[in-house]
Amino acid sequence: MSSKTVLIVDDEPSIREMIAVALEMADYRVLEADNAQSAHAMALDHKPDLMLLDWMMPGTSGIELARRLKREEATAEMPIILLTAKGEEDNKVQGLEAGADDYITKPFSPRELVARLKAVLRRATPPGIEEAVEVEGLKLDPASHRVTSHGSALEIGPTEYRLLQFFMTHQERAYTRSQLLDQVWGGNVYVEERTVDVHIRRLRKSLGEKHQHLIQTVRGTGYRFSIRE
Amino acid sequence: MSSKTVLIVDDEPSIREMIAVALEMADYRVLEADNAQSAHAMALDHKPDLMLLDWMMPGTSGIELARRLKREEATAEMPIILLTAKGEEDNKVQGLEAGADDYITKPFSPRELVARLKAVLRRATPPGIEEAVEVEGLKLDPASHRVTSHGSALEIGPTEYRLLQFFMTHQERAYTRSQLLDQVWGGNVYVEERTVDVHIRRLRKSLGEKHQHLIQTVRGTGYRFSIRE
DNA sequence: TGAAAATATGACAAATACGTGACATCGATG
DNA sequence: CATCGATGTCACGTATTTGTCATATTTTCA
Repeated sequence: MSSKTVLIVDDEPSIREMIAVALEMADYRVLEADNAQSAHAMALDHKPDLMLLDWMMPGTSGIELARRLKREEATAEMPIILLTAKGEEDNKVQGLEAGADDYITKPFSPRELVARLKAVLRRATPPGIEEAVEVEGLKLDPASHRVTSHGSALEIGPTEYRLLQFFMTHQERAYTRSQLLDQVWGGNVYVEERTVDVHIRRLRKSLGEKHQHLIQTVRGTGYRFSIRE
Repeated sequence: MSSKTVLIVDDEPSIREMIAVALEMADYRVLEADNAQSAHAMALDHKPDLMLLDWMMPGTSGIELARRLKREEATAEMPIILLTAKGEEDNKVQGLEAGADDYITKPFSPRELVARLKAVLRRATPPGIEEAVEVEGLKLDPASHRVTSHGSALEIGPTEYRLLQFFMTHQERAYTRSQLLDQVWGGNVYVEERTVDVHIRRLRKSLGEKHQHLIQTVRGTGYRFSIRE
């Protein structure tokens, strides 16, 4: 659930600000640029997950920038949404021909922006077809989002599910609490390291007697998932 | 009256968009893919009523994809219309030999496209190729567009019907609200994610006590249709 | 053996997610 | 134009989840 980065390119600071606030509330990371040159540089530098380009800008216009980005290997795949003040049909076709993935006319509601942005990102990110993992009768299936012990379902909370999924795909290796926080909780959260202990506890409880031994404490270090004792 | 689903396959987003708009105005549900691989997957997954394939695409070409689809049991009956930029006779023959049902050369008017698409669908659809699905006495029959519980009809709204149909043809798998919006509402609509909850609620209500357990909440993720608890 | 250190466990309050009923809107129908 | 059904949103209640603490328990090692 790592939050995506969006680069906003608009020469109007007030517009940028409005968009930035909307996106931040929707839990996106936001970058800003006020002209095509720096936008181009930032695109290469930070590799945002999506770009919002204002159509009309002094100097190089948004659509021109879109064309350039689409021509370059490094940025060709980057989703682009064009923003424009006028709702002319021609513009729309032009914009989509330039390689933009969507096209929003001002004025728009923050909610609409976020919704369409989500849609574009969703399309751009093909759902990974993950395989089920099974160890000693304990099976975790990402497709059905289920954990079963020899066929019967186990009750398990969301965090415990993610924790178990991480462990089952990274067996036989000890992880520190800090590493687990990074991997399972996602990098930029501030959570006490001891919290990991609590979730390990909950996970063990969910797994029941039969599978508890798979989650092992590595004293002085952290935890490990392993078939061996 | 149930609107048909058309899968548009073209690497050019602008072309896809243009076609999509035309079809949506003609009340078709639209799916899009920008390459043969994902198109193939979507064809299997969503069973569109018709596919529009661009002849020329990077990687696997449209005609090659058409051949493959015709070879596979699951997709052999699916009507295909090929799109091409050049009006060469050879291509046309090749295309029809590959199993395409029609062949349209760019540029074409939206009206022409819709007209020929209708014609193909009319020919190809001896009312209802779709099979009824039945689970624990709950039966959904696309032919009569009816849902019955042990024979007696259930009252169910249009959206709930589509939702149930999707679920019954995609059992044992958890879907996020976002995915459901894509699949059931159709790609580029702008609807709140929580709206899915409301329709799930309505669907459950329609299903009644007896079948409610089939629609399961996957906390922190979304919903799932499954026989198992 | 007896601290000291590290981990396990139970309990909570706050934050989230989900369920549910109500309501406004919109298009079809009469 | 009034009515009805379908739909998308909201607001609010309820249930679950989560991060922290305080308090056991276990392990380590002088």
